[in-house]
Amino acid sequence: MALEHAILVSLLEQPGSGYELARRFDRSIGYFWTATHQQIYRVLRRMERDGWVEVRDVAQDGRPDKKVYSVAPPGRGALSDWLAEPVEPESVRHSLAVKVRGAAFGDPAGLIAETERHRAVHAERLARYLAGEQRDFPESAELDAGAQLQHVVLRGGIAYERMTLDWLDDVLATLRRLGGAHPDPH
Amino acid sequence: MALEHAILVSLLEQPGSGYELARRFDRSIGYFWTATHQQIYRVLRRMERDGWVEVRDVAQDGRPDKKVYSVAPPGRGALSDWLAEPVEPESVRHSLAVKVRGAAFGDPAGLIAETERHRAVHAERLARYLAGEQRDFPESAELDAGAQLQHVVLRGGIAYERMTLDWLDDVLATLRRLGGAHPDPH
DNA sequence: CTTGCCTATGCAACGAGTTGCATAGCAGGA
DNA sequence: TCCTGCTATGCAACTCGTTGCATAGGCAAG
Repeated sequence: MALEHAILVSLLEQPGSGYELARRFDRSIGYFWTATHQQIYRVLRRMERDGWVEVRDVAQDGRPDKKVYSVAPPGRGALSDWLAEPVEPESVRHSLAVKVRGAAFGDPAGLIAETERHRAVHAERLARYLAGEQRDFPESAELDAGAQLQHVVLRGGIAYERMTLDWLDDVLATLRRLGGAHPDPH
Repeated sequence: MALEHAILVSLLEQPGSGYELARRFDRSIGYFWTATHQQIYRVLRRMERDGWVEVRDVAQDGRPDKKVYSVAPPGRGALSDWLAEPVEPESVRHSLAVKVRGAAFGDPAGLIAETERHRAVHAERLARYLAGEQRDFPESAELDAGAQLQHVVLRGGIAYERMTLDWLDDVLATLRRLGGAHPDPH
């Protein structure tokens, strides 16, 4: 399970509330881990119970109060332990690929719009990552170790989105080539 | 949920037992969807209960009997329905990336061996996919629609592994650049 | 002949992740 | 004024996915 460790990393980079963490998971952290606010709140409570994090109630004006979490020493130890353990290389789950292969038994042309929709989402993500890269990692800057590590992870997100866009173009070309010809119509 | 649909696609391409499906999910289907035999058996029973698939008991000699599943018309209908529905673009979950970013608060050099291990796994997968491509999709062949769709999905798996290898090299270079310098030692 | 591996299916328990809903104050636009 | 949307946290119920274990016959190596 990496969610609790992703939260530890994020809180070490910058303490914050569950809500703020949820937004980070929608943005900067989203290119290597995702989570909903429900998961985050639940895991934060468990981590607090286990002494991994500490809470501080913060009153705000014009907004609801929030609970700001920061990492306690046992949490830091748990992260170090986990860093030293091996983890399984991830396996892919791509339901669009299931659909593409399933299109052999349905309507290939009908998948074109869906594929284009996915392409638009990935193009938007790529644009967002590239903008973030320009903003946070200007070419001339001297980066400390933390920033260099953040940057190499972001480069991974960028590479993933570029690769995905190229593949979706390949899928679109294939579907269009097959368009009109309905194979295996039963 | 795409597991049941992935099973439908696989059974339409070729009927088989739960055990055989599990092996396909370890091999050809593994580059776009994964599942353990537990999940597969459970989902197969549900699909049978719902009339999506039909079972036939097959006695074998020298081996345990098996139950061979094939897709029934309602299953085919369910697949068509699902193909017409939009699905959410997948989100990534890459725990190695969590570790890389976490290395800022631990030992970057200690991650090198782990990263190399991941690299070896992905290199092996790429080699396997490329061998499968040469075997199943020779350049000169005329491919029918189903084979073309299988091929484009395989190209996606190949592109993913190549991209991942490149990124892991990038990560290794970054970790080695930081090697020795322990940032933020608390 | 025993140990380990492969085929083949399955139960039980647990942990991870999703979905729908609830609350509650404030801000801004129609 | 009402409706929508944002901040902020949370409960309850459910499904998905993993892990450990069990059974059971056959095969091959040591």
